[in-house]
Amino acid sequence: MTPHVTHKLREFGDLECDSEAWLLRLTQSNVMTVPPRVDLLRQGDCTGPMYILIDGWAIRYKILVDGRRQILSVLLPGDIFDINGFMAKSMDHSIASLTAVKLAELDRDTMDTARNQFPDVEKLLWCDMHVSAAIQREWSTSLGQRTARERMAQLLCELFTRQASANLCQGKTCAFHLTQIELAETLGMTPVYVNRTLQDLRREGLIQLENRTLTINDLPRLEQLALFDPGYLRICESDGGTGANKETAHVL
Amino acid sequence: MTPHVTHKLREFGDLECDSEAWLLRLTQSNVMTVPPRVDLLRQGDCTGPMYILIDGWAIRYKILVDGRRQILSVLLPGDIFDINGFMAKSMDHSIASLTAVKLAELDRDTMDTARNQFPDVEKLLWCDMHVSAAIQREWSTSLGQRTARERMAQLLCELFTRQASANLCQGKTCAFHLTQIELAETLGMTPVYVNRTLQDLRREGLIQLENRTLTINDLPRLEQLALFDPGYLRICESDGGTGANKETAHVL
DNA sequence: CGAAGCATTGACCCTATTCAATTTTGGTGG
DNA sequence: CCACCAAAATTGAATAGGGTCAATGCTTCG
Repeated sequence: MTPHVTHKLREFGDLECDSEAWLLRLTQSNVMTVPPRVDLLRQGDCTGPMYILIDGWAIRYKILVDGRRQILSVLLPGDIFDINGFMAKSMDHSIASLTAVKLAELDRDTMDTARNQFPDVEKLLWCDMHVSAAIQREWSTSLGQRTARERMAQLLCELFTRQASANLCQGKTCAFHLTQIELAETLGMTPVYVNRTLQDLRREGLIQLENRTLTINDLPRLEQLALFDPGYLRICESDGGTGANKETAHVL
Repeated sequence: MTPHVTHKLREFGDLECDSEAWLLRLTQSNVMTVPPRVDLLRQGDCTGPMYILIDGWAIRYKILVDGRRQILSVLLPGDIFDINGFMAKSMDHSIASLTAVKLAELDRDTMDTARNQFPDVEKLLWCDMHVSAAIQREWSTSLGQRTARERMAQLLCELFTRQASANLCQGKTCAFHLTQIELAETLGMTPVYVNRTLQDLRREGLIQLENRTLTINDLPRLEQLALFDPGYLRICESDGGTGANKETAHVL
């Protein structure tokens, strides 16, 4: 298990020795590699095992009957999917690799045993689920309320921050494996306008984005433009993130 | 506990006698009533107990620093919130009543005990969480991919269908407690355009909407317009919903 | 080295927004 | 029961943010 995955799994609090050891064993024994741009799970499939993404990028997406595609989330190393598998009967969305991807398969029986045996593991799953839900809510807020520029800035901030907290950044730079077309499907805009929006951000010196590499030159300014409040990424963290969110309540 | 709540809680499979009895007792003993348009939980609050909405409508919403508000979901009788409370440290969003609301409070200790004692209850919570997540994904898809008309139609279909499966409809009619302003905040559009969109749907004879009452005259046609596929509402159902989703996979 | 996919650019257009005014509704107190 | 007020719904006209279409240049990778 690469260091950032361990790091990520500890994000929600320290695991007890035996549960950590157990997880580590699992994620080393049952690893598989998948090429880029392949569906891992399909909308309508019956649900199966659970996975931990060890390395590479993947996406959740949903397709409408007429073919329009919405990318629902980006899965980064350390992310768990699809917890769904345990209770749900069928997938309402699909999951696909973007890059070559290394993932550990955790089959249902093994997990059931572990969840009963190690309360830590059950807690970890809940935390991951809560954080995913919070991210989904933030994306809905973006799609509903933010302008194209703000949405773009918000997404860049999120992907940078999530990678930073998994020790995957080098300074102001991180990997970035979405094409402009995929950005468009994520942000609910057209590829043409994605291109123009990116150029604006580049022209203003806020970011560089080339060769699957994102550099954020001025994070504070980008965050301000994005109305970015990282609280939603931290709602489950164990250590002292304030998480406090000072907006005034909505006037009812 | 009113009949529709029982019905809703059984949606994910039959509970064992003692866990159902236990739930029933709880939701009768600790009930409180809240007036319309009041915050029940606030963005930034530390998380507390869990609630079951017994009667009335409520919303989840999120506010950006500059005041823009996105409504993230509509809570109907039988819905559980905020499961979050058990693991998360703080709320990333708020919850407010729309109508007068009756809710049962389930405090943390009681719930912890129950979850250990009755595996059914833990399962029920996971199912509810999964369905909420699926709804949130569908809303993201709406906001990102559907036009204003389609978004409106989709929301009307969803709220009708959810009420129908809780036995809250009479024929083609159900309650509808969102103002046009709230619809706007839900659908990511302006109140003016919500008004115009609704008038279109009315003019075409698809719906009636007045006096907090929605009537869907032609559900099949509205569903078609909305690209509505109710599968996402059923991913956790125990009995024979097919859930199958026949769209062709995205070409990669 | 060729082809397919991705990024970029320009011109035009449309969906939805903005602003501003008016009507209707619903709730309250006299 | 009616008069009054605030909030919600409705309408019109002008506008802008972002979409569409189409062509060209640039990568990447077999």
